[in-house]
Amino acid sequence: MQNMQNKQIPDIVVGRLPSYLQMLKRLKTAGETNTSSKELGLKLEISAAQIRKDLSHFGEFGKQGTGYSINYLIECLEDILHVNKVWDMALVGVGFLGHAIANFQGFNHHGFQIKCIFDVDPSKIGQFVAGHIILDISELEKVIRKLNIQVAMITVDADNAQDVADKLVRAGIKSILNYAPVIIKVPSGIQIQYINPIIKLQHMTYYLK
Amino acid sequence: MQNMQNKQIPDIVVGRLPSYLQMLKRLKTAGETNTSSKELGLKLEISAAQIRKDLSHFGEFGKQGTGYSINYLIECLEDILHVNKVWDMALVGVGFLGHAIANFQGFNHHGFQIKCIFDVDPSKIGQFVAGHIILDISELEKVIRKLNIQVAMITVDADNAQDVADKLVRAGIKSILNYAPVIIKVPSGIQIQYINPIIKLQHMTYYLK
DNA sequence: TAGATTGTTAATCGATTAACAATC
DNA sequence: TAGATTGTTAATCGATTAACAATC
Repeated sequence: MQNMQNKQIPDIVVGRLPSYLQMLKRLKTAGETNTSSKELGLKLEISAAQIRKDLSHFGEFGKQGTGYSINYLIECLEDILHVNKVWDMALVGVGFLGHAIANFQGFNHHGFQIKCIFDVDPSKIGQFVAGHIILDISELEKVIRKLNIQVAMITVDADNAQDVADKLVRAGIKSILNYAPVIIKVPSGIQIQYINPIIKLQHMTYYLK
Repeated sequence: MQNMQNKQIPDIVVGRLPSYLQMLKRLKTAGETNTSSKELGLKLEISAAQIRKDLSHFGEFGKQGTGYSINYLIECLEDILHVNKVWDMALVGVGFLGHAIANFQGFNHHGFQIKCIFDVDPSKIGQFVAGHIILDISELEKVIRKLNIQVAMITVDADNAQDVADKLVRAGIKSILNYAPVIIKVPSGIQIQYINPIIKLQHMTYYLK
């Protein structure tokens, strides 16, 4: 019944599915086997109606009276989000942040793994980080094409991020997670998402005195 | 004319202001002195009407015909967001990520600075990271109260994040930026924001094949 | 059966956009 | 003056919620 993506699904709905998946995995780890939109809603601080509405865009995954099988809903959400496989990723920029991300263990069980790492600094190229040799950014296009990688993370500084993004797109990358504090232009059809702690901090200080 | 926060401002509007501020600072660094909602909209990929509407919640900052003085609008937005001062921050958890954040230079000119760092691991306590001595988490409440800190970042693992958040709230923290991949419950009146790269990656892979 | 919870519809709520008078 | 752009209003668009029949 899933994969009925004929009608266009609102992006805001898609954006909530990963949180649902994350919570379901947590419940599973805690030994739960069933849940309901009510329980999920309480834990995620989202209304139960919204969760049911969101899921209903993709099919019928629950049972009246008893709710959802956690295992089954995890499977369905992984199918929908295409994380029922492991996506290889490229990482560009090995400063403190790139180093931390290279060593981050959290990608592994959620559909992602780092496959290659690039930097522009000759003193870093050839060094190892988290078991990966740091490659010269001049090899970026060749390597990414060869490995057929579609997902990349940018951890260079703001001034170089657009340049790196252009290179990545030319290399065939389809999704970019950008940690540099700058808006990046990409051709339509290329996905881009941002990680920007300062923007989140400033959002919060609005409410402080 | 600003600080007319009598009517309730939608949180989604507040959440966009930091991006406006970031872009204005970039334009200023590039030597620009004036801009318009049209130019900002193009650069931020937001409609000009939305930018004008958002700003209009807080006052009148532009001139017909000529647009906005970049310096003046930066000042106004910094006032509105309360980043016309520097907020001291606490950092809890010194893994790879905490280490990267401790060394991050980007906070400095945007209204934030790290003032103290905590960990629970005896082998880390007493060590230095980015010029800060790592303190025992058992001292968290005492130190944060003494320094009168209101903003904190959590970079511990998912299983310990709620615990740390509870401690922070007890210590008087009002805003939390949480890097652990878990939803945290905080009392009303306490701000919380999340940094979660996996959720952003899974959002993007939905659109990949 | 009685209780619980789904998926879905319709109503409500809120956010975005288009348009324009005002004016620099 | 002519051109540009603001701040604001009203219209449009889209998202959330409440309610409920269906059914496990």
